[in-house]
Amino acid sequence: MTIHHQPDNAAPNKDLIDAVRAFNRFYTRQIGLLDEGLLKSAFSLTEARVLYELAHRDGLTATDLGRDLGLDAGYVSRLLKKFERLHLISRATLASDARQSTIALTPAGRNAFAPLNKDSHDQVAALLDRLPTSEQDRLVNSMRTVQRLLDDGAEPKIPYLLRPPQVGDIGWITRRQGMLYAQDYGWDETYEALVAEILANFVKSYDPKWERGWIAEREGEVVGSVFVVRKSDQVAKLRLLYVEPSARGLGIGKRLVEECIGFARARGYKTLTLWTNDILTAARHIYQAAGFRLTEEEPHHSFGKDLVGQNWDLDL
Amino acid sequence: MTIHHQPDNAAPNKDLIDAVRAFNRFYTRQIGLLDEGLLKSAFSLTEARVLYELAHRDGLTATDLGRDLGLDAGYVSRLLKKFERLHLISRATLASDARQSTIALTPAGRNAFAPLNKDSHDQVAALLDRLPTSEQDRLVNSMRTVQRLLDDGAEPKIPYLLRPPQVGDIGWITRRQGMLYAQDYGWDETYEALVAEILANFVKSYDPKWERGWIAEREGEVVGSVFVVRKSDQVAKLRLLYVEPSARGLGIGKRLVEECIGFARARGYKTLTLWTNDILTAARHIYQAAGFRLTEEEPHHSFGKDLVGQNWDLDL
DNA sequence: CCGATTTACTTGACGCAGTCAACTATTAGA
DNA sequence: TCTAATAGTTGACTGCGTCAAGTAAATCGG
Repeated sequence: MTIHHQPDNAAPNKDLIDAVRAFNRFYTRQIGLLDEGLLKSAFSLTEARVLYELAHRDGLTATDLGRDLGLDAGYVSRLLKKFERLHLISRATLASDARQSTIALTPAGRNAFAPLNKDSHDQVAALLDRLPTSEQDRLVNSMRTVQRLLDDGAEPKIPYLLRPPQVGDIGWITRRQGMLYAQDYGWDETYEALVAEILANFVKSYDPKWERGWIAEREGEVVGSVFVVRKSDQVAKLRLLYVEPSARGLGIGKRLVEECIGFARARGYKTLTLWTNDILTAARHIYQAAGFRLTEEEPHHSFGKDLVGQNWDLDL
Repeated sequence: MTIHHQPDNAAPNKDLIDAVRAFNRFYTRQIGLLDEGLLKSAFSLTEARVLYELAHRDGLTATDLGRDLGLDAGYVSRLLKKFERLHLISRATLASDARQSTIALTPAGRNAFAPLNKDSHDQVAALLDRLPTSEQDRLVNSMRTVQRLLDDGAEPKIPYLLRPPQVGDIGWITRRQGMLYAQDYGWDETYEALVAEILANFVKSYDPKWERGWIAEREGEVVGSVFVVRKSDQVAKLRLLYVEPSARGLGIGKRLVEECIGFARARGYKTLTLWTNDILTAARHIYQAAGFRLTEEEPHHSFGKDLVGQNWDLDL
């Protein structure tokens, strides 16, 4: 994540800290349980971890191993020496640096690792097997979330991808927009209801030739969306653009608007129009940058607030 | 969780297993990092874990500690002897069993534990502090989910609670109902849209005297809901009853229907009616048990399927 | 290009976390 | 009442992992 150090972090709440500590204690025990299973093998847990890394990554040096697994350099050295004595690994001194060598499992090493790997696999399979599949998905999603949030270095390879809407999306978008604008601007539940209504109508009267929606997904989670609906032969309307706060700064908003413009052009619309509110400055900048022009402004009272609505048009 | 061993679990997917294993490797490292911080103190990680348990729970015996922390009995014995030598703990032989004794921290023990506890607290606080508050919440929620799913023994103290709808709920309910019926019965996205429309209208024309919604929450997550809307002076309509698969068997569906009936009676309605489909047998059983009678049945084609709609009435 | 510093890895020495098995004292069960 | 199980203790031991000193190679600063 690059989106850290935002201004909204006061001293973390004590309940949250206690919850994290409780989880750490819990997972310490959990890992201890899983390790007991491996205890039967000829290798220690740490040895197994080293073998795992060697089996799954190429070109590792001793220092890499020590750093990534959090091990003492001397200890790594000894482990590798033991593996070498057992002919489980081979080392090749780097051409570029005679101090370092890359370590690779030999076929014998792979053979030694295979049963370890299988045991670990089976153990996790047994763990998952206790849960119904829907809960398995939730478990793994939650794990991924934890990992991504804690692991600063884990930038996703694909920053985001766009896909068409599918079942579950319109509810999710309704919820997120409702919550975001409630949180940021104090809008009441009628805004969420408006989003629900717009999306319900989009689905009900969906005309694939003239209308379209895009969902931005990051790490399997919906982080943004936008819709284009037909107002007339000549005019298309862009609706419900939003990007999750956690995914801002990646250019997703700009990209979504570009998709809309491209689609509207390709379908032969003459104008792309949209309605927004003046307080949504981030969105306005995107619209301006894309070439939209403000055509109309009028105050209105909606969502429990006094607002200024704006219409923006883009000639295609 | 008691809801395990449901018929829907085939052999777990390999991707899921790999994701769990990746998480285990990641968290092994994470815990290792956190432990390094404690390394400065006079106590080992395991000693610190024992002190933590002693500080937070009363009446523990040596066996309790060994079991809960996954430690060897001999090792626990030695640890306790060391603590006793340092006057950190006191033991009191149980009146009921002269073999056992309960272990308690002495004031000196609490003093020794305090800095450890503070270090751990501060370390976690620093970890959380890197994240904006919204992400902190997500992290903790995900951790709680992981813990609850993996920890069989962790039945929530409060099985569920009911509360009024709030911002974000209608989107969530839309999503979950859409996804559930898509998964279980193959209904298409128009069902999700229908839910969105119903809920949008509920909010827009909400009349608190005559209408109401209930959200069932379990461990902070929405696991069910129901709504009562006014059809006429005499007739109220129950809508959108659903309970998450993971929360079935707790009587939530029955309870939600009872709330509706109680509300409708209190408001002086003469009839509570509802529309459902014959394939939704679980719901039908709840309606029947609550005294509803089937008044009408007719086939219809909706949500991409041939269905049989049913009207049920309850005289209040 | 040279000396100083850093980096990659090795090695000896060692402590103590954690295991295993044998043993005592007490309780529970048949 | 005798046997089996449980709670806890202790001796003996293994080996995981740490620490510090050392070597060889690479890099840096002038």
